Amino acid sequence: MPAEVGTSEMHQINSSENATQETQIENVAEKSAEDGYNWRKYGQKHVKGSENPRSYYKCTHPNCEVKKLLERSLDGQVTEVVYKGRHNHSKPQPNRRLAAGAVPSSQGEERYDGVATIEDKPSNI
DNA sequence: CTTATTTGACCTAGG
DNA sequence: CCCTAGGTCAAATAA
Repeated sequence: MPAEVGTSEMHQINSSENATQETQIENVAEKSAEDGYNWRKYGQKHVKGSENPRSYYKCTHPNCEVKKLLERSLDGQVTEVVYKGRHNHSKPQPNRRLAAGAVPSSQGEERYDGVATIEDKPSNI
């Protein structure tokens, strides 16, 4: 469309300028193949051979230095999941949120026997 | 206030 | 010695 000179400027209606990523889609579904453990993402890199970003996660448990690699496809499908290491304690209960600021200090601590899941795997190669 | 998450920078290993 | 690839850390931000 000819005519018109560069004098229109950008009057775009910026409803609430999102300097950062606000429109992140409220995903009510899962976030990333949650396996019951709590992971803290510590990095994301793009590996060769796969045009997919690889996410690096680490168990947020004390004394549990287990790492986990999550590779996703362009469709959001997990192409590969890799668990590095072994958990030193059983799976945490679905009782998310265990603030560290509040010391338990014997507060009706229900000892949930770690029996629910003991995915032992000697991996007989 | 505290923790989880994000992103770029930095580090190590190999050729 | 330089470059690539992969892996980890740390500051900033969001909830």
